[in-house]
Amino acid sequence: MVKPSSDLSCISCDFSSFCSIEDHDTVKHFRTFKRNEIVYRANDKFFNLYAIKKGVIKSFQIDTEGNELIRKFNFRGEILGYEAIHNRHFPFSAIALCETTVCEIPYENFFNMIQTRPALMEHLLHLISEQLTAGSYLDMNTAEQRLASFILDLIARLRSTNTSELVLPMTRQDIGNYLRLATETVSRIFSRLQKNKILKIDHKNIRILKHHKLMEIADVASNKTRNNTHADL
Amino acid sequence: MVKPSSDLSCISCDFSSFCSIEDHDTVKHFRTFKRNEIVYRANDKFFNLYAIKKGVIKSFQIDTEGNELIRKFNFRGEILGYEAIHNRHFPFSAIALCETTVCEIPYENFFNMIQTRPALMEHLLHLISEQLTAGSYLDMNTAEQRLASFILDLIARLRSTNTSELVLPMTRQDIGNYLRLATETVSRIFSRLQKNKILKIDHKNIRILKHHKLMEIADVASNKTRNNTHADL
DNA sequence: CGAGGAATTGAACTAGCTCAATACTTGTGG
DNA sequence: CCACAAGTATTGAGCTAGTTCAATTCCTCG
Repeated sequence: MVKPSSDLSCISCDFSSFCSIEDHDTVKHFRTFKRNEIVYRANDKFFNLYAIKKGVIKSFQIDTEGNELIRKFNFRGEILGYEAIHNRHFPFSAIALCETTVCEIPYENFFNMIQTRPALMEHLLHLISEQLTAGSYLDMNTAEQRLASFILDLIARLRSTNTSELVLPMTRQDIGNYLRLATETVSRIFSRLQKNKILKIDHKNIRILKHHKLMEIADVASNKTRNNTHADL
Repeated sequence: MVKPSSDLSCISCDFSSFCSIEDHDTVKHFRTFKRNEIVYRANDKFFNLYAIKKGVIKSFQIDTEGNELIRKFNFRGEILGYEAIHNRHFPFSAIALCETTVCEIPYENFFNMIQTRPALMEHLLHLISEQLTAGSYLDMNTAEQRLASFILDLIARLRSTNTSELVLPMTRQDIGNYLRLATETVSRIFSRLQKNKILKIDHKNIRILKHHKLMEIADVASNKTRNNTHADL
């Protein structure tokens, strides 16, 4: 078992309930990655799940012409690798965006451990089930909506005490790639949100001046007329 | 246990391995829905998983202004409800697109049943894990790519012996909504694909004339230049 | 058989993209 | 510790894929 340290990350980790199992310390150890260091590559054989103790990890694929296609960003307390369970190979590559420490959890041991513990098995199912509806912004109509939703999601997931300020861990290029927008569009939208006094932007530092406005953009703006046949439901 | 009938659907059902458990017949029964009949509504309490024996089910949400937002289509042999496991409520509504028969599987019983059977528990995990990377086309750049990928995915998932012909179970409007394209765009792309002798279209009936061309559009066309920093991976 | 939904096609419009130029930031080696 | 190179960000101008609006035809099903 990992003893709670001065680093509080374990407390809010998705896997904290697994850590409290007494005999679990044998199947886990830490690894630290430097900025831009590869955690695993797409098609690598899947042996471990990774819990992020500290840092940020970007998951991506490379298409047939060598273009990067970012699939997700993951933060402290989140787990990587669920999508590799079914065929024992990682579908994505994963790279650290800053100095990042992970908890390496051998899946075989892990699965054996929780097999005899229905409550934990259920917890795992819940965590994976949750991922099925987790944030994709590609269904939002406008660039502004996507970016607003993205910022709000970041704020929520960074698990920081300060919910009105954040430091972007990724580049504009990465954001654009992830949201399927040109880098220039991301930059322009940021400028616009700043001009409209909704955000205060200083390079990677973002302060949310009007939280409600941001939510309005993310939510209400998604209400452009779409084919609606069952509005009565 | 459901005895194999003249209807072959159980054989290729994702849950067939669960059906072979001897005492399982007590926890399952069939329901048939007419066209446009609701299977369940978003926010309904989650009690059952649904295996589609026959037919097609559309899952969708209604946004704050009453617009429909289609999340997925499911076909014979596929399971609905995984995304409701974590909070015991369906995040989407589900509606039959044609006469549809489902196998209603009480989740509580089901979970109890497989708890003592590690192999089945693992199978369930694999099925859900698989869903994490299952087809969204919104990451594709052009309308043509999305539609081509969509058609190819349909062909694969309809589990028909004939892989060059299909009958669309949904309207152009539904396709457009799902792919985030205007209905008119869907129509225009279909026309173009027909003009280019890649598809033969007769209303809902589609014949694939040049399978390789369609795959080229879906795959290769996704290779528009994107921000690529790690092309070497 | 008639009506309302579904599909097609055209014309004009626009959000976001591409191309291009410039400025700023960061990390590295002398 | 500074300078320089490479990466990162911003902004403008013009372009284009896809949308919106509109008109017409074609189905389907009660």
